[in-house]
Amino acid sequence: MYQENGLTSPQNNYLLESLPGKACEQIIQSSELTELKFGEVLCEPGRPYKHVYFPLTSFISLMEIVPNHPPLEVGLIGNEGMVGITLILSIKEAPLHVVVQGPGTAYKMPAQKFTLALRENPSLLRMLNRYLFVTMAQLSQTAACTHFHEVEARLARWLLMTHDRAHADHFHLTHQYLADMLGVQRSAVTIAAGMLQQRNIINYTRGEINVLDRKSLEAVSCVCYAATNAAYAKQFA
Amino acid sequence: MYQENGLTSPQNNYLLESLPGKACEQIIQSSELTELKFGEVLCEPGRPYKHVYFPLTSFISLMEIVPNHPPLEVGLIGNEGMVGITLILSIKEAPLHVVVQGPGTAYKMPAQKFTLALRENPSLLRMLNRYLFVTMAQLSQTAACTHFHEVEARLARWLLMTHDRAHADHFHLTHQYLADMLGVQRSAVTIAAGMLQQRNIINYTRGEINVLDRKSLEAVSCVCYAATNAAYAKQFA
DNA sequence: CATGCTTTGTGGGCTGGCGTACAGAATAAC
DNA sequence: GTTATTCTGTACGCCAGCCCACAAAGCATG
Repeated sequence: MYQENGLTSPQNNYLLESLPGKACEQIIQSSELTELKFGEVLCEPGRPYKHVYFPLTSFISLMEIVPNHPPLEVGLIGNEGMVGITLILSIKEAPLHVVVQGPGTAYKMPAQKFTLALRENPSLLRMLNRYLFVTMAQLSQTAACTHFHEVEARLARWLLMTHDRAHADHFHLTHQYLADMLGVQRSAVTIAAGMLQQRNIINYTRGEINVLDRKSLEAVSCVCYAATNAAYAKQFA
Repeated sequence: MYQENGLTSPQNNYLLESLPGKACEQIIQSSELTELKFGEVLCEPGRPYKHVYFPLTSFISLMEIVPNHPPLEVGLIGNEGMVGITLILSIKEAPLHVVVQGPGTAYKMPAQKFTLALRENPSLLRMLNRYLFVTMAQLSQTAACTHFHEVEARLARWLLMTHDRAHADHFHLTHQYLADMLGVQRSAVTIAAGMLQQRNIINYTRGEINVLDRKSLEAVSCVCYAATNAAYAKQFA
């Protein structure tokens, strides 16, 4: 079950845990535990997946790129999910750029072994279908959120999602990086983040961000944060 | 195969046609041919699908709703696709609002029969997986498009998509309706549409829109139109 | 044909975010 | 310790689109 305020540094992946025992074991046995570095590119659109990843302490961004614009984040994956879910559709290519956002550990499994496991184990597919469904719901939610909601609310939402996945009150992200995620100017982030800092909701220096007051952050955030969590919870209750 | 400039009023659905012969027949036999009316609501988020639809001359919008904002269109389905694709994930509920956008004909099939057909016919699932993949790609594309591109370009893209699915140079849509689709003010649409009319790219009176110069419309449109078409073509080549 | 409704045109003030630029502050590199 | 680089604060003009409001024009209904 996905926990919102995850300050217990986990050595597990909720999605994996939700899988039927045999499938879970099989995946772990075919995986190696690796350390993902910040900025590492795991997939490119149109290129085949080499591996799938089940993050533990790391977290990972899905980025859509349209020409003549900076990339835009459309999804964030931590130990509640996996990278490579579209493989369950028997399509080998990744649809998006996938970049490591927060360094940390993850189970890394060769894509071929993953598809093999899928074939052998129909109950695995059944659970992962749900995760794909949630991912789709997130994509459309994000489309609307990005369009309608203001930078401050979106920033708050984004910090909350990161907070959940980093499993720590502290993480490293510069304003520039946040701006890229949200698809806005760096200076817009500086202003929005400044507001949050003034109100003692967060503080930061040179990319070191601390979440001080999570409750207030939730209040500032748009409803999309709660909505996507609810969608996840509904499938993995 | 999906045709971009579809002025031959079709009595077929490309997605259906791309299915293995037996599956295609089975679906048509379990379906009835119905007439969909403008504005008809086919699904609500969280409620189970009653039917799936394979549009012929009708076309249908997927709408995301976030509280305190007008709905936003995140997908458009015509005779290149189907309504209810997420059923292949064995999840009964629809993720989005689904509303008839252009009146016309469609094959209508009870959801249960559809899931049955899926179970009986693995090759059906294989093809539909591709369509789901394309749909996901469209969602993320739309997220970025909605955020970055200006109203005129998005309007042009939207008219092109509608043109393809209406299979006619003429269709009925008021500025207000277009504004709702694009998530912008009605007056913003009036201005953008006025520009297109001045340049003799389209003309319209009281909701009756004519596409006069498709090539120019493509030039005005953002790259997202071509991009989503390419994504579709890649899977259904 | 007169009344009422729907659709479109247009105007004006407002604002969030863009684009850009620069300067100070903290860190890293040498 | 000096220099280079990275990060943050801030400022200023600008504009797309918002919000609201109203008028005109086309249709429909009785």
